[in-house]
Amino acid sequence: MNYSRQRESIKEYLMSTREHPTAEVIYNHVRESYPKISLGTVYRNLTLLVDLGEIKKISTGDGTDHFDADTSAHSHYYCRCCHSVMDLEVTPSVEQILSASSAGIGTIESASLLFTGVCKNCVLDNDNLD
Amino acid sequence: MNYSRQRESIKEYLMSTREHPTAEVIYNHVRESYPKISLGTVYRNLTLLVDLGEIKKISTGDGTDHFDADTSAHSHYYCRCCHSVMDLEVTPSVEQILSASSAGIGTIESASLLFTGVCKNCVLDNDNLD
DNA sequence: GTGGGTGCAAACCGTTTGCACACCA
DNA sequence: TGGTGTGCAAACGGTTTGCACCCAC
Repeated sequence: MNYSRQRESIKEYLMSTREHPTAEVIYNHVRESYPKISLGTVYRNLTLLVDLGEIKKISTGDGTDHFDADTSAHSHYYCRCCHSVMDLEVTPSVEQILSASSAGIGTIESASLLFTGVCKNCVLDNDNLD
Repeated sequence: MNYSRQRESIKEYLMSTREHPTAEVIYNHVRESYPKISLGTVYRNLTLLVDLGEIKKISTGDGTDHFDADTSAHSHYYCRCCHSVMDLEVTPSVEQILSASSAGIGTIESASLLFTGVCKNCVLDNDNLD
């Protein structure tokens, strides 16, 4: 079989948004099409899609992972205030990756560059600041 | 007061090692000096030290955080096989940070560059490969 | 029928937290 | 003695998993 409407729907949603939703957000969204889908299924399919290399997992360090259907090399900006993740054009430079790989430490499967700060919106609504 | 022997011991251990231990590993180590210390205290002090900027937290995405007393700008290599974290000389380049900050997204408080792969040792003992 | 995918709920595990107690100024 | 830090254990929250069921082949 190796196919499921639910998985399709999850990937479709991920490809359609520029946000980098969490499993929970994805769950709530996909539930509009598949009201009986469960969080477990969402997690199972996200893990599967990540293993297949069709999507990427973004770990910000705040304990909840975000997912991104854009698997091209790019970096992310994480707002520790509103917990959103945004794309950045910036990518680890070729020299950096080469330099890392030539360190002889092991294989390099991914290089992720994550910037953390407080985003513009949160700076404006300084209510939200901690 | 703002001082505690336990916290001192945690930081001392972190500064003495080139590994990037997890809270649990730190706990087991500090317990040699303070047998009655609890995991909760270790976590509380780690969080405090991170907030004070005296140490850094490294989130690899595998669900357990690692800690590093070296707060200078440098990157890390994470082996998804043995779950160890190693230092890399590589750092996000000035241009990258400038380019990110000029994107006007928000403040930039940290830039972390994490490489993921399978380390040399794990490649050799290919028993461990998944 | 059979096997992969699902829904459900319980388990899991790293981390946080409430609370009573201990310790030092 | 007052206030900060601790030990303990329970709670928390995101994620995983066991199991019965169901649906497409």
